[in-house]
Amino acid sequence: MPQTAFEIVAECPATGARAGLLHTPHGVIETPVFMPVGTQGTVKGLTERDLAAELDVRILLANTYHLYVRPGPELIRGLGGLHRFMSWDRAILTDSGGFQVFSLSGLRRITEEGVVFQSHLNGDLHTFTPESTVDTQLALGSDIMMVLDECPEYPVSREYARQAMERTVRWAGAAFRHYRTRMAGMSTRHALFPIVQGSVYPELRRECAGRLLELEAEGYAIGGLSVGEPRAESMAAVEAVAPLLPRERPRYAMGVGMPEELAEYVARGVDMMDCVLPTRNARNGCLFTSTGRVIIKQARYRDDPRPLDEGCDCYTCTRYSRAYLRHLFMSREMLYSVLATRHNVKHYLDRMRDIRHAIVLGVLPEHLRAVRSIPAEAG
RNA sequence: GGACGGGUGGGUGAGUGGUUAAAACCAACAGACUGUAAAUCUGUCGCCCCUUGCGGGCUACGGAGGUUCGAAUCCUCCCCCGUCCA
Repeated sequence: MPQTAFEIVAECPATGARAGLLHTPHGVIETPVFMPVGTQGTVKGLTERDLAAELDVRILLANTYHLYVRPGPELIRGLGGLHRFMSWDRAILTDSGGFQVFSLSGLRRITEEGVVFQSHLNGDLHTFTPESTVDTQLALGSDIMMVLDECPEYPVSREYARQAMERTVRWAGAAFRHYRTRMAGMSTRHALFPIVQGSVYPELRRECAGRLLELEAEGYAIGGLSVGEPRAESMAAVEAVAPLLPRERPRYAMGVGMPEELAEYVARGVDMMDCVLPTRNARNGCLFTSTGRVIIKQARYRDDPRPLDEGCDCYTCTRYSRAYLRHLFMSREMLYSVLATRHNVKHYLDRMRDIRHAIVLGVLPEHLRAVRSIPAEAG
């Protein structure tokens, strides 16, 4: 069995959702899984102890572009790799920089060979190719690497979406050729996932998936989601693609989603997700609870003695009131971000654990109905 | 007692005759955030009106008068505050 292997534990007969185990060189991950985002080698506001000992996070993300421009992959390699650098001995998935093609669209130029980024820090030019991006991620010591892709904006014409999709397929092929060569001389294992693109055009999505299957990758990602398209379009894109991807390989929906959407993606065959919402929104005052959203700065919470989420046993909810959290937020105290992030990440992890549990018990359809009945705003 | 300086919307503080309901910042209130250029960004922020549009009415720059077509802006008196001199 390769070191990064996927094992299906249970399947929902009604939806095809799966509960599985993803084996990596840095531990086993129960799927479906939500992966907190640690772009710069840190999940903002959380320590390794918070993540591992308290939240039991098994895998988190880091970002190739951001770590490349600062502090640089060779520095990290010289310090023993990203795991040691950030004191994280569990799994790490690194995004390739493909998302920065979208988010830093004003600072990059796409060519057939790759992407030239103008550093958002100091303006220096950096060329990312499918091959160099694999090398950078190997320098970091990533467990699951992503191919360089082109994440197009929304809306985008069918013609451009096709160009971007075909370029992404070509880049994936180049990345995999380079990857196989590099792997041949290495003892440690690192997986490489290609990324399905095609914007909101199902036929492009399907074609892309079909062509990427030839790579026989250890897992497949669906990218280009949550770039401004209506939620129904994101779901449709996943519905178009997931059934075409190998059942025995994990499927990763990149950059999603809202808490209530997690179960929807899982029900469409997704095994892995990541999103900045729990961490970013926490810092910006938007907290997710089992009874809906709490926007903590609202005046209604000024003297609210209740815990943020009555149904949550996280560090924050077992110790602090909404009134205190609001006070910290309004005072711009750094403790606010720490407590808020701990809770929001816990909420996402709990949601995923509940979904997995429902799959194992064979009650995912009932679980879906329950999730859909949660109001948007907490009372 | 005298000489200066100053009193502006919840706060700090611009503005020195009209396009000023009054800059900017803060506070307050509300919204956004989806493979993180984010401890960020946006909106509202005197009152009342058809929620109709850069719409209408009223009130407002210490107080009271006055000059002027028009005053937060100019004049007079008064009341406060600060600094300095006696």
